[in-house]
Amino acid sequence: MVETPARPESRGERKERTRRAILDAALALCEDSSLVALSLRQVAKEVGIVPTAFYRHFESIEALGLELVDESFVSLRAMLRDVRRRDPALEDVIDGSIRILVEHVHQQRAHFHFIARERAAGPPTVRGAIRHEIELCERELAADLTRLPDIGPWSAEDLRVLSNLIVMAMVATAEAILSAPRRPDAEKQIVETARTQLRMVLIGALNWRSRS
Amino acid sequence: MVETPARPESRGERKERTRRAILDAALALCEDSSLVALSLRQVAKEVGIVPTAFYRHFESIEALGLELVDESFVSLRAMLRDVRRRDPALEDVIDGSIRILVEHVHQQRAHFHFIARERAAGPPTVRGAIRHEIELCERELAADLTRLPDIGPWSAEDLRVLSNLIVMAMVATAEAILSAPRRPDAEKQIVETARTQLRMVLIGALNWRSRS
DNA sequence: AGTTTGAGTGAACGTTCGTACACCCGGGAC
DNA sequence: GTCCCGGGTGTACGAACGTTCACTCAAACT
Repeated sequence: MVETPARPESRGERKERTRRAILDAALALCEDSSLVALSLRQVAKEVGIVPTAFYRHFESIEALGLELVDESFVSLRAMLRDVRRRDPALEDVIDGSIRILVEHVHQQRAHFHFIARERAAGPPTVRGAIRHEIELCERELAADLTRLPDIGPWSAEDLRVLSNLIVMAMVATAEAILSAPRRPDAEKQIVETARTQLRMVLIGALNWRSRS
Repeated sequence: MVETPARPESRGERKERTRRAILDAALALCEDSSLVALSLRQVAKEVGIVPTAFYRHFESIEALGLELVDESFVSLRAMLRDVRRRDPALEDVIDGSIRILVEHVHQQRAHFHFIARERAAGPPTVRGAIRHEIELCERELAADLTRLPDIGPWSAEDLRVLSNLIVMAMVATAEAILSAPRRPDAEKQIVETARTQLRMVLIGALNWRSRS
């Protein structure tokens, strides 16, 4: 039972509200352990329902995890849309992209943390789902890179390798922000590092390509 | 009780043997979950001792985890020593380093897997220990890079950033190998990707530096 | 108005968990 | 030869676990 609302509430609304409460509770509870160490009863207690009521919404903790993956990547995709919408090369692409990344990491801290954790430690199906989503991100990035004049004519394989490297660096940067002390100067350094690294990578890619 | 040996065995030897058995069992048991989901009783059962006997060797699962971190990095450090021993630029540094990395990942599969997992999902103290060890690796790499003629005069900060990028790429490569299908061609592609990426990074670093 | 449906309840089950405690018994020091 | 230290044992506990089942009762359908 999820607190009585002020006024009327349809059956479906009620259900959706409980479902959300379960997802939020799970996200919060596994913040410092992992899905694989999260119990159905903890979640139920946190939400304020009896354990068996959990099954009305999810088949298992693992199924709940897959839902959280979807949810996390919805917001991540929103971020990528933001990045892509920017006029390329109007202002510095690198600085802008990193700024948006950092912004979204703060806004969706729990989701990013969830992904970073379960990517390595979640149940196999969850790990697989996350890996798949990240591959999609790499493909999208590769497609975007084609639009940059100096990179357009590259081979598909080269684009894949470069995208993989960049996404990897962005994942690592997000992880660094998440696990750094929450002081602005610490974050500032991480951002500065990421910026330099992205520059190195891009310049390297260009020079490497033009001589091979 | 860990199987009766053929002949005499000192008290200390016996204890060490049980301790090893516990460490190995824990490493094997958390292979597809995480330390935070590993129970003392599972470990005890696997080893073949009664649950309470566990406390004769470790204060808690978390303490056992810290021990596993140390152990993992001992072998990792051995690997780095291998890499460093190679005559620089005798054969291609990149190819040789990656080859050694791959070799060690296979030899110490369980340890690498453990690190990759607990780095993101372990108990806070374990995460901290792993982060610290990885930082040490970055510093060692930075020191090594100083010996390369074209990089020697770089600033400490630039070296840090470059080392961070390279170590990050190596961690990601190791993770990719661990979670890839165990077919030689799949691994071959990962290795090829890593090699190209390292080249891009190094060339980028050199060019970026020489123009700033 | 009468009936169906389904989210949430509550008690109960068989396990497994971490930990406490008293105990055993053989190697090693005296 | 005696004593003690300590790795390993066995039992026992209260708590938490996933899952079952029969239930309520109000919204929604007919």
